[in-house]
Amino acid sequence: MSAQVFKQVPHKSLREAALAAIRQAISRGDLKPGQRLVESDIAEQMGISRAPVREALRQLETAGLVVSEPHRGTFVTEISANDLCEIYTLRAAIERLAVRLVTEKASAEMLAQLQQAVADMAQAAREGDLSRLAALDMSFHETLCRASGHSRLLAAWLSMITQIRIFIDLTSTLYLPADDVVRLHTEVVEHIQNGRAEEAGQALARHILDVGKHICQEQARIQGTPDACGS
Amino acid sequence: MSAQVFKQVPHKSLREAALAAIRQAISRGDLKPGQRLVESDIAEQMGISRAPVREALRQLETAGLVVSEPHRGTFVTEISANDLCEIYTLRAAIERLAVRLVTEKASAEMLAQLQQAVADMAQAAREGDLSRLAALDMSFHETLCRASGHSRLLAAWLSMITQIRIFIDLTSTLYLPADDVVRLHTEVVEHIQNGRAEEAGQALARHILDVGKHICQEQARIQGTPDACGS
DNA sequence: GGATTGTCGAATGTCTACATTATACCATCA
DNA sequence: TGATGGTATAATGTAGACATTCGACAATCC
Repeated sequence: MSAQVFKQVPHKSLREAALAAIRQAISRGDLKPGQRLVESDIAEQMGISRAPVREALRQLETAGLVVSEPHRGTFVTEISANDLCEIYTLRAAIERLAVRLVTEKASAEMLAQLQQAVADMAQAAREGDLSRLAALDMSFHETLCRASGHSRLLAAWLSMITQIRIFIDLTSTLYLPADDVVRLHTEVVEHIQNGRAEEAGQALARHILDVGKHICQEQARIQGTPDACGS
Repeated sequence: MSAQVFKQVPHKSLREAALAAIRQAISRGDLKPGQRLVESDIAEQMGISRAPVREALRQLETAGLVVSEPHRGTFVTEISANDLCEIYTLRAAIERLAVRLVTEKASAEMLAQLQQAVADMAQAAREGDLSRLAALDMSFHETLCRASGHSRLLAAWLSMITQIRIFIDLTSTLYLPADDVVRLHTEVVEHIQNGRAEEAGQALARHILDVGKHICQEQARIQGTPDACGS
């Protein structure tokens, strides 16, 4: 067998194309929560038949991005404050595992990557570039989950982030003072560096739950529902 | 409005029926890992057309029970020792969250339910009924996840258990001595009772990871692959 | 007038037919 | 003999048509 020279040509079926397109539309906010998705409309707009659109919708349904009621239609999932609370507690638990796994392996290059991420965050904080800071924050957590080498963990994390993003533009809003954000992440990296898996996990989980609580409260305020996030 | 006389007629679409049927067939082992699923065969056997079968397969794909390659077909997911390891670490993290949530709420009736479960396990152990013990074990963990009141947590847990069950009959095999099983669960319930969330979580997680390690090793032995579960 | 019933339109659920693609097998040729 | 290329076949991917169901509005009856 010769050396690998050619990339695999992307094999995009119409179903995958529809899946990606609808997903993007939801993420971008073109389709708002609660909005009805009419199969024939989507199919017509994309210039394809309903079959691949339906299959894409079934996948989105399993992923939790849309809900579908028999003979009534499919709707973009609506997320309550309670849902956000659930997502954040689960996310915290998952990232806690991620940071534990990373600490146990802790390759030099991975550590360098995380340190670089924190350094970038510090710089963004100094420059007062809050939206960049928020983006770097998100990127830090994704890096961590990828570094865990745990494919299901990463998949679960991405799924939850996607759901959160339906409602909240995580890359443009901070829920804590910039300095705190930098400090908390620095702390986590130091714990990783020192091999303190448990402490790293607790620090990270606390940080995530903290942000989650802020977001839940705000969401509850917007929706006028009582804050379901509890303590 | 008159009094309720008629039950709601179950509204099962063919897609849902196909979904349940295929899922069951996989769980029961009628369809073995790696086996190819031919849409037209399934459709013909069920006396329906391919469309609902395809949609059911897409849902199973998102749920991770089958994998599908373009123009080649869909196959029952094969689970490696590494996959099992991933599932068990994730499961441990999730149940750790579950037990924490349960400890924080700790309603009296929930506690009684868990204590009853442990008592049943103790009895089964005394009687040497190992398969009943294994079933009760599984039931204990499910009760815990349901009691957490966290719908996404429960969904994730059920998804993982389903995947594990494809390969391993969890209700008929024990991976630890019967006495140890009882002791470990007793310990967890005591911690819950005393409001020690962190200790309960650690005890439970250790227990799960322990079992997971055993299962991974056995699986690796069967498949002849090196044990990917690490330490 | 209020409630029940009938009817219509629109969207989903399902089916059938056709197009596309992958694989196995066979023929061909150096 | 082994590699290359063509062909047949079977299964998936897609399209379009038909059937079923839901919701709304109009018609009807008390």
